[in-house]
Amino acid sequence: MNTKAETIRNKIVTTADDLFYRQGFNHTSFSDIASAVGISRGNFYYHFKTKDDILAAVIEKRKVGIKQFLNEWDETIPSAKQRLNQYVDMVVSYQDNIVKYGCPIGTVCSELNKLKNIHYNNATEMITLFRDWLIEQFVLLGHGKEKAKHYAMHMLTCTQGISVIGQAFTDPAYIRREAQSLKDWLEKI
Amino acid sequence: MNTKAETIRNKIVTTADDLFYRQGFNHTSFSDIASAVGISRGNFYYHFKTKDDILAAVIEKRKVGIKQFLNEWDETIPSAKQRLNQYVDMVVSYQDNIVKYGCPIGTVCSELNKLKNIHYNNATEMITLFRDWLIEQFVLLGHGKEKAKHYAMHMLTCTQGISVIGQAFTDPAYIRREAQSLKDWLEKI
DNA sequence: GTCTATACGCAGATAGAC
DNA sequence: GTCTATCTGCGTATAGAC
Repeated sequence: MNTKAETIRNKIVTTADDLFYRQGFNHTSFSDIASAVGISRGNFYYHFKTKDDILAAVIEKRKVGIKQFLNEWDETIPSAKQRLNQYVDMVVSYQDNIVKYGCPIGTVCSELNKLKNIHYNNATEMITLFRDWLIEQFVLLGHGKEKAKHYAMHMLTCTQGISVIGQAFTDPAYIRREAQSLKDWLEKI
Repeated sequence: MNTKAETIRNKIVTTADDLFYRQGFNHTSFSDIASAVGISRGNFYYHFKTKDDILAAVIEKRKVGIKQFLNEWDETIPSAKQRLNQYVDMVVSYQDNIVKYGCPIGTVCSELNKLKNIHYNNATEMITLFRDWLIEQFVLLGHGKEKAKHYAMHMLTCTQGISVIGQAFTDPAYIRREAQSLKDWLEKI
């Protein structure tokens, strides 16, 4: 039972996820989501009581997705160094969206912070997932915990910076170049 | 004549500048600005016709400010290398605001992009001012135009990344550490 | 120039019919 | 479960008195 409701619910979350990314959370209205999903605004409230509830579901969905592909990388990519390169490649393969809408994680964190939204800390945990995974990889490469943490933070710094500047200048070539620099840095440490 | 109106106008722009930074553009209402300035909403429209007009004035003010202190650096700091270090130091000295609200330029560009605001390109020109100045410094250091441009873009990447991650983790120590890394990088190239 | 009053639309949210 | 109708508040913007 509840399969149809679950389906609609999922559709709402997926649509909201997309719209929050492209238009921002605050700028996306219930009507936007409802019409994109193809249901009435009234029906909407059967599935979610408030806009913040949808946001929580979207963040949760993204977290699950992040955990999934990080696990998949752990299982399918043999070495830590290759996995770190895969992290950088992810940015490159996402370049078309980045130049248009920035980083889906960085931009939402920045927005929720300014809105003083209750789910801000929840959102930053998306970054924490990446940070902890990156630290793990550097530890596997033989670095001490402190150094691994600093390296991980540097990786986050560069990928977020790439997203902001790549978007501001709408420049995929820049993204590829800067990503390559980061890979070069990875080789040297 | 018009001095009083000019004063009020400036006060509005200064206040809006601050509120747009701390709360975001979309999330800041006319009432917010009016009450912060200490005038009625009605009076407001004597000075600015639309919210976008205030935004344009805020961006213009910021641009003027950026040009001013870049010029000042050019005139008071003897070497290009020292000026590049000053650019990094600026981020460090701004750390308290960054951990709370992010980069005043990066966050507004990101937001205006998602809002499809007409002044988005105008806002990105704030970054262009820094980019062109940075390129100049690297050229003065003896690098070719292409290389200077890539170095400049890398500086932008790091400072923007520092802002996003510094804000997300509310971590001034991280900002100082990563800024030092960037200075180390400057020494090596 | 600055105010109060007010128009207008849209957003979030609810009630109740089907 | 899904709909239409509706409430309420807020935000932008205007009109007009002082």
